[in-house]
Amino acid sequence: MPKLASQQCVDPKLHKPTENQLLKALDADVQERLFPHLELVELPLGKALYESGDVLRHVYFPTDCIVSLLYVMENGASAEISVVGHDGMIGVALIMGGESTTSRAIVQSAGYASRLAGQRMKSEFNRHGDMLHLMLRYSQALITQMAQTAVCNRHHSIEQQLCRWLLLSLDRLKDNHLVMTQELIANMLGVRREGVTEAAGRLHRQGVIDYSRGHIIVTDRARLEQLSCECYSVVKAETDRLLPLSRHHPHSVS
Amino acid sequence: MPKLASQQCVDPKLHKPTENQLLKALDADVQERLFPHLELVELPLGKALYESGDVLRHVYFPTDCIVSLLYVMENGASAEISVVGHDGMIGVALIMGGESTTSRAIVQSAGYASRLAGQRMKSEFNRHGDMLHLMLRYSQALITQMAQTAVCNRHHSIEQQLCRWLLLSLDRLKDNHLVMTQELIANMLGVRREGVTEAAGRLHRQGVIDYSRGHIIVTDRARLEQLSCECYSVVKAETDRLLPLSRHHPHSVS
DNA sequence: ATTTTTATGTGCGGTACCGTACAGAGCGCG
DNA sequence: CGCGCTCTGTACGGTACCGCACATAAAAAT
Repeated sequence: MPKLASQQCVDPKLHKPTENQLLKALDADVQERLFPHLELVELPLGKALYESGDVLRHVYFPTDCIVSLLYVMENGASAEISVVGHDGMIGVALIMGGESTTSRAIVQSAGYASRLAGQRMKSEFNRHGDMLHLMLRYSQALITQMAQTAVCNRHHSIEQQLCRWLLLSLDRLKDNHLVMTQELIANMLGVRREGVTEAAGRLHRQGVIDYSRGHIIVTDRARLEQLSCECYSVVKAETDRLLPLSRHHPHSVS
Repeated sequence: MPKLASQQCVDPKLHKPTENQLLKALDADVQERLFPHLELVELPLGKALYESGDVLRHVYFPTDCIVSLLYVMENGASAEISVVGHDGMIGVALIMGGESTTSRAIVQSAGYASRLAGQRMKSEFNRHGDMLHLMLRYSQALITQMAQTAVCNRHHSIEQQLCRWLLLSLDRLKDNHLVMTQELIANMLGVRREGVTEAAGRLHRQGVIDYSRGHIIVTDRARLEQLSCECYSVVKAETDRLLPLSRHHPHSVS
């Protein structure tokens, strides 16, 4: 098992809003109007951007963090509904007019995001310009992801879903190194921790991943894609179709 | 087992567009502009309003039919994503800008719907008036339903899900009588037909439903709600919150 | 009336996952 | 160094659901 690199020290100044693909896709005039009001915030692992039922005060555009939309049931069981990284936004309900959702948003990979006050987002949206159309398309991408998650939960094995989940995370990270315990993954997938342990063990034996105490390194992404269910590629293809502006970024594999 | 009433002969002229709650909720001026272009269409059981990937030509506002949004996987396995009746619309993707979706829309209970050409819908939407805001709220309701479906698929038993499904259908019908085989229900839920048979048998023994060869009658709705998972009531509460204009309609139980 | 089709009931072995329990292993910290 | 905590590995019985096979029953077709 390789020695894992310690957390790099990141200069906040390097986090341009346009690292977020949605912000990057906006027209220049919208950017000029909006960017002065963006606030760079650091999001530690586990932080809740909002809880179920909360009135949304901000929307978040991740630059290098990953946020999971989680649904938690009455008995405490949970399941992940969507994964959002530099390709998306947290707080769609705000522009939909609902002000709140039945889900919660949890930081799954620490990093930075650009934050915008809800009122500013709404007034930009209400200009019915570029932001409106971008948000609509993003919403459809979100809907696609949720629908696919529903089907995946019904029909696919833990191992397949773990592969899908790793790929979703990988696409939203700069390297092939995830900081994540099996316990947390189990929460996301809505399964037992032991189930994740066994699936991860099988992947390790096949040389697809290395891992140790909260760190996972994907060593064979191609194989991971083979072992994953179709759900990953279907969602990816549809997202690329709906949001072609989110340019392709390389997935480097060591 | 009671003798089941034969299909009533319905006069199409009685199907006013405003039987659909979304159309009803629109401002009078929007209605005046739109209603002349609505076309009443009869939708037989099993008809596909669109297939996965189809370019959407129309949107549909059901008056007394029920349409299921189904996702079908590569291997033929399927799962229901959403149920739409007189409370909703089929074809959200059209206004989102995607033009198509990865799901298909199948008529689950025969009846009528008001159909509107995609272009007319888009131009009305692009006036950025009442229709825009209604559609946004409806989209959030849809998102909520899909998210809940994902969680339900993960955590709840077939019996619980069958109860939920019956309640969803019941809310969108005028009486407590469903025309639906267990085979089709199994397709919707993404489970084996035998699983539905066993769950339905248990419900029958508890006096909750009567059924026979493609007909189901709910005889104890209150009990059905008790046996259902929380998913039904959560979605209902959230939908009522988001779309309060869809007035309460009685669920008469014989 | 007989055959065919469709819908439902039942049984059986297989399996994926669950709940629980507990054992080891890596790491932080006094 | 030893102690404790967190993370991971393993085992075991239980169960919900699956795939399959086939029986029964109601409706439809001939």
